[in-house]
This record gives sequence, C-alpha cells and structure tokens, in this order.
Amino acid sequence: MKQDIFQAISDPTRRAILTLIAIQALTPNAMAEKFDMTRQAVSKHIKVLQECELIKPEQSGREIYYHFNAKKMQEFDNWLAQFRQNWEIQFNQLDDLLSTIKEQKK
Amino acid sequence: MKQDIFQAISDPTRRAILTLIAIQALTPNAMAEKFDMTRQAVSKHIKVLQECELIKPEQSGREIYYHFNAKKMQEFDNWLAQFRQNWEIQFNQLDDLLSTIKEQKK
DNA sequence: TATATTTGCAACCTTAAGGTTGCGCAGTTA
DNA sequence: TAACTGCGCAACCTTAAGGTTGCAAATATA
Repeated sequence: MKQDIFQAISDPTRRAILTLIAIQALTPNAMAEKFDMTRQAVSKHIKVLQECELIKPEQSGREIYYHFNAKKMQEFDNWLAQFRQNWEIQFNQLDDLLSTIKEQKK
Repeated sequence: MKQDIFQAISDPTRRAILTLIAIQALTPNAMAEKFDMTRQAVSKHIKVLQECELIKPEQSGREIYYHFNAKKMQEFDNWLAQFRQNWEIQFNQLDDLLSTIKEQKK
C-alpha cells in the first residue's frame, strides 16, 4: 500500500536517515552502521521512505545508493502553509499585548 | 509519556482536527460530529495533540474549547529548514539541465 | 569456478496505536 | 433536587508497526 509522508517521517529513525541522505547518498549498509539495529530493520525503513518517494534508489553494481528527494519533502511544506497565517496572527496578537503593557507602564 | 509532534501529525484524523481548530476553537463534541467515529475516539486524539502542546484547552463551564497552538507548529518549520538548501540545489540542477537542453537546441 | 558481500523478501514476535463500550464526575437546566 | 449533557478515564479488542532471524538472488573477487 502507498505510504504517506506524514506517517513516513513520524519515525525518528527514518527522520535520521533523511538527515543523513540529505547530505550524501548512502547504501543500506552504510546507514545501518550509524544505527544500533540490524540492517534488515533499516531496510524496512528504507522501503517505507521509498514507497512514499522521499528517497530514490540508484543502482551501482550490487550496491544501491539512496538519494534524498527534496521535491517530495516540499509536500510537507505545502501542508504547513495552511497554518502560516495562524503564526502571523498569533505574533501580531503578541505584539498588541506587548504594546498594551508598554502603554500601561507610561 | 511525552508525545512528539511528528507522531502526532502522522494520523489523518489528527491532521483534520488541526485544520479545523486552526480556523476556530472547537469542543470535543463539535469535532466528533465532523468525523465518522465515536466522541471517545476523538478525545483520544485530542489527548495526544494536547500532550505535545499542539492544542490548548480553554474551559468554559462544562465545555472545553480546544485552541490551535501555532507556536508549536513552527517546530516543523525549524526541522524542515535543514532540507531547504536541498530544494534549492535540486532546483538549480534542474535549471542547469534546462539550460543544457536549451543550448543543445541552438 | 568457488567464495564472499550486498541486498531484498518472508516468517515470526512483541508492543503500541486506534477503535469500541461502559462508567463516573462535574456543570446546566427542568 | 432530579434529570440531562459534555467530558475524561479505564478496560478491552484488533491490527499494524518496528524489531528480530533465516534464506535466496545477484554481483564482486580470489
């Protein structure tokens, strides 16, 4: 079944993989060395990340280098966009509050 | 135990709750009416969202209005920051590719 | 060719996530 | 006060997530 990116990034190991991959493409073995778990466990995470297209495989002989797919990560950014105006509103309210306090001190 | 925000938004129902709440504070009952599940199920989701401070309760008599906490949502933005330069790089590479194609056509 | 390495796939176990029902408590209203 | 309404908490069930071990396929190397 098709995984969604929100479920994919909910796991801390998968987020760590993404952080590594974003800097440099790595093989499953190379990734597994970074974590305290078996290679197969890491491979499961890779599978999830690949299914939702957050990473892309590049075959090189018997090795597979997994690349970070920044474009897909932007979907997350797009989702966040609907809340951006809420940040601004709440910040403006904070500004108002601070102004009020400032006025009262006068 | 303390929930983390990534786990919190991995559930589609919780994302829907956040979207609703971002527009207007709601009571658990009001939320439950929007979804095809029991009020108690929704309450469980509320608990998760509240534990990681993505929403905040406001008691009003026997009703509880849950508000959206935009400030906490910014943590996602902070996490995404580490990938922003990847987007730019990949876009630049796309630009390079397009330029190359353009050159070849000449 | 024989052997070692890299990987994916399948079976299995344990635990937690998401749902349900049932209850009790506090606030509202008759 | 009595009845009703809105919530949270606890117990329970089912399923899926994350981990393990074992094995087979494909490539690299002696």
